[in-house]
This record gives sequence, C-alpha cells and structure tokens, in this order.
Amino acid sequence: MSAALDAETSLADAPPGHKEDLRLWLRLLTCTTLIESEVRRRLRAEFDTTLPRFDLLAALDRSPGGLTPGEVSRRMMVSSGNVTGVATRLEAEGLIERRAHHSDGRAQILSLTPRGRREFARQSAAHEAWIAELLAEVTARDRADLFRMLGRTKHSVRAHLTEEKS
Amino acid sequence: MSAALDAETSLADAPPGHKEDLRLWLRLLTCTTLIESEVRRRLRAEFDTTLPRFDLLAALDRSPGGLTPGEVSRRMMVSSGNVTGVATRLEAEGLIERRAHHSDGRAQILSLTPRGRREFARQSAAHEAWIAELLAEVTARDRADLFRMLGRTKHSVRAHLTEEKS
DNA sequence: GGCATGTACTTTAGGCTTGAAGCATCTTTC
DNA sequence: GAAAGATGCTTCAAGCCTAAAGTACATGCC
Repeated sequence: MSAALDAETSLADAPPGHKEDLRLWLRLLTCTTLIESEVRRRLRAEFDTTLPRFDLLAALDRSPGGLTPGEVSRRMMVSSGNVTGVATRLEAEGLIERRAHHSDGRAQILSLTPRGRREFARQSAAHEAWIAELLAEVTARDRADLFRMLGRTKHSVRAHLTEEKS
Repeated sequence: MSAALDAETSLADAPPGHKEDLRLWLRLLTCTTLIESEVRRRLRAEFDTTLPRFDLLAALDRSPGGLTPGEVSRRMMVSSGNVTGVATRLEAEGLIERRAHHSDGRAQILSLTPRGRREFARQSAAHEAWIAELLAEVTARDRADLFRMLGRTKHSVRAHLTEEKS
C-alpha cells in the first residue's frame, strides 16, 4: 500500500504539485478584491471620490512636509505617470497643491491644502470604520496570526521578484 | 493605575481603536499587490498578454461547454461591460469564439478555440509555477493556516457587504 | 394575445494604469 | 567646465474598469 500510495502521490502531486499554492493565492486575491471593491463602492457613494485619490491623500497626510511625486509613486507602488494624473485631478479639486522643490529644479512637492486635510480626515475615519466592520467576524486571535503570517508571505514574495537591475 | 490605564486605553483605543484592523488590511493589500504586479509583469514579458485576458481564458478552460458573458462576469467579479471588451479582443486574437445560445436569444456562449486551449495550457503551467515560486518561503504549515483563516475572513467580509436588493 | 417587467449584453463617458518616449535638470567624470 | 549618464516628471497610446444608459429578447400576468 505504501508503494501504491507513493505512485499515486507522485502522479497526482509531482507534475502539478502546486495546486495548493494556487488555491491559496486565489483565496488571498478574493479577500482583497472583495474588500477593495466594497471600499471603492462606499468611497463613491459617500464621498464621491475614488480609491486612488484617497490613497494619495493618505500618503500626503502621513507626511506633513509633503512628498515628491516620485516618493508617492514608490509608496503607492504605482507608476510615476499614474501619480501625475491623479495629482492633477486632486489639484484641480483644490485638495492638494504643487510647489517647486527648494533645491532640485526637476522635482516638486505635493502637499495637502487645509481643505484637503479636512476632507481626508472625514474620509479616513469612515474608511477605518469600514475596514473594522468588514473584518468584525474574524477573531482577534486570527487577526494577529494573519498579520504575522502575511508578513512572512510578503518577505517570500519580495525575495522572488524579477530583478530589474543589480 | 488601573484607572489611569483605563483612561489611557479609552483615549488611545476607543475613538480610533481599529488601527490593527487597518494594518492587517494594508498588509493583505500589499501581499496581493506584490504578487499580482509580478504576475502581470511576467505575463507581459513571457506571453505578451495581460491578467484579465488570462483570467478570462482560465474561466473558460474550467468550463468545457463554454460560458455566457454574464456567468464570466460573476466568476471574475467584474462588470459585464468589462467582459465585452476583453472578450472582443480575445476573439480578434483567435483565442476564443462567440456563438449564439441555443435557446436564449439574448445570450451568447463564449468558448476556447483549439488554439486558445493550447495557448492557455502553456500560460497556465507557467503561472502555477510562478505562484509556487513566490510562495516558496512560506512553510506548509503557514500556507494551510493562511488558507483556513482567509476563508473565515472572506465570510466575514461577505456578511458585511452593502446590500443591493433584498 | 399583449403589456409590464425583468434579464443579457453592448455602448458610452470618465477615470485608472502601465510601459515607453520625451524633456529638463542634476551628478559624475575627465 | 563640458560631455555623458542618471534622475524626476510629464506625455502618450493602449488597455482595463465601472456605472449608467440603451437595445433586444424573455417571462409573467391579465
């Protein structure tokens, strides 16, 4: 029976073998998509805004002195061309402002306007409550475990990313 | 000290209080974004395709008889208008075909062409290996635990989604 | 049958996203 | 100090995505 089991195991698992990883990834993706879609829906319904706008405001709110578009791009993990567009719209809405960098002629500094800061405070409080609500059925123990294991997952993924340059 | 601690606790935790949930959500989002971006990058570099195209092919591959656009839309958790566009491009590339539904004049059936099936088989094998590689540093124990806890997370989120209709 | 209602899909307008190309500016090197 | 390379940002073309409006067909009710 051991031999038979081994044969079956290698047949079922050795060539593909990674089905479990795939299922884990799909479940991770489902969780994220569900939460993200719900947050987008509520941002639109309650504040008539979008997640990228909210994320950009959040990045600036955490940096009182403002940030360059390049720094925002790295923190949000999006392309720099993308930041240009979102920032342009937020500037037109009066929520952020652009000013020249004091020493680097190529760079700018993006920062919240007073109105932007007020508006983000409202959105941010609601956002935090939404997340807590969506995760309410997860026990404190599970939340702590998840946080730890996702940290390890993050490190594993980063260790295997395609290298751009040495 | 108990009173002082209580005061401090209620001050620091009661009004906001959900910082931990927020951190968990951000970490979940980071993990997903890292993996998803890497998969997009590799799909582009190795197969000159995109994640939405790959996902649509995957949905059809799992349903030998084909699927209606509406069913694809529900499985992929995207709008139906979105499916129209992706399907149109895949049809132009000769990877899928549209045919009329046998009994419902409004509906169609999308299905893989032989070429689409071959092409997806190649992409799918690579994709599965990529995911296994990215998660390689996560222990089997952690993977199993994550899978279980993310299942509970998914249920919590679904229970709190905004209702559309009764 | 015929009308009201619902469902399946497409179209549209607007926004997000990327990779690549283009400019301006900074830094390094000789 | 001038050329060569690197960096910061914007622009561009193409594709993805959504909500909402539009079209065509199906279904239920009288």
